[in-house]
Amino acid sequence: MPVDLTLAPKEKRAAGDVCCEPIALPDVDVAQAEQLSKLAKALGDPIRLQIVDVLRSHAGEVCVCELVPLFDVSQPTLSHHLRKLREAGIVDSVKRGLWSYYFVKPEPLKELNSWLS
Amino acid sequence: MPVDLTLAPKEKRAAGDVCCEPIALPDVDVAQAEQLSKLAKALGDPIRLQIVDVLRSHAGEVCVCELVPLFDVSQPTLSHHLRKLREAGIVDSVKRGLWSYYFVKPEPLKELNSWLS
DNA sequence: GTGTTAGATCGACAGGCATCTATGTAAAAG
DNA sequence: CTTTTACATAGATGCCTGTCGATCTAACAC
Repeated sequence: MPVDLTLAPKEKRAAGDVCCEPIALPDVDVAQAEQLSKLAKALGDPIRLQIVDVLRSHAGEVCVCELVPLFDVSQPTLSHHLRKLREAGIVDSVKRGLWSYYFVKPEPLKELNSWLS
Repeated sequence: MPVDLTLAPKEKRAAGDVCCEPIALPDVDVAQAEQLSKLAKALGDPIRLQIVDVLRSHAGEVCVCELVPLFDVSQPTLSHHLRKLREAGIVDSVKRGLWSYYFVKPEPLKELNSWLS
């Protein structure tokens, strides 16, 4: 995480030969890399990735009570995954009555998508 | 990881009211979700994401000796990150003489990219 | 041969994470 | 009021991960 991405000046090699050409500078800065890796990390669990997939394929909001039976983990575990996704900014939720409805926020996934392209 | 994504039949609610419409089926199956989340997990560290970024912005292969000074972690730690990326299939390497050259394999990132789109 | 260099691997340690059960909370039902 | 329901939170546990210094290995230089 504590990264300095300025290219260090190439020093002459002792034997005088070069291992490779000077590399290109990275396109992302450290803050961007941290944001993007935070998104990737949130998707780095198969259950969370499937949650996002389900929420995306459903047009609007999905209630937790519909999500839980899709995965064979306990309700608190699913709640934990939803929190991780919420903390990463990938999903958000609203509460109506007893039910919580989750939905995907499109912007963060778009960020990741455009870095990947 | 042990996930059954077939949609459970909706049971009638005790009070007779419905929290939401039946959700759409996920587009990815479990194996796909595991593969995609494996890729995302490998990108879920800022240093690894920057490594990929550097390798991508450089057209060809990049030698480890060029990578190490870009990040303020030790050489073994960088080697560990490169191994993680290699295990995820995101990068590969060739050895020539004393030097190891790493490069991005485009297909896995394309997989992730097309899921995100 | 010896020495050096690039990089991978090993072993240890601290912190993080996925999972569970148990409990808390807030809203609705009776 | 009490009970039930939906979900979140707390606490515990075992595994995984990022980091380091030390060491190993293979290839070159001499």
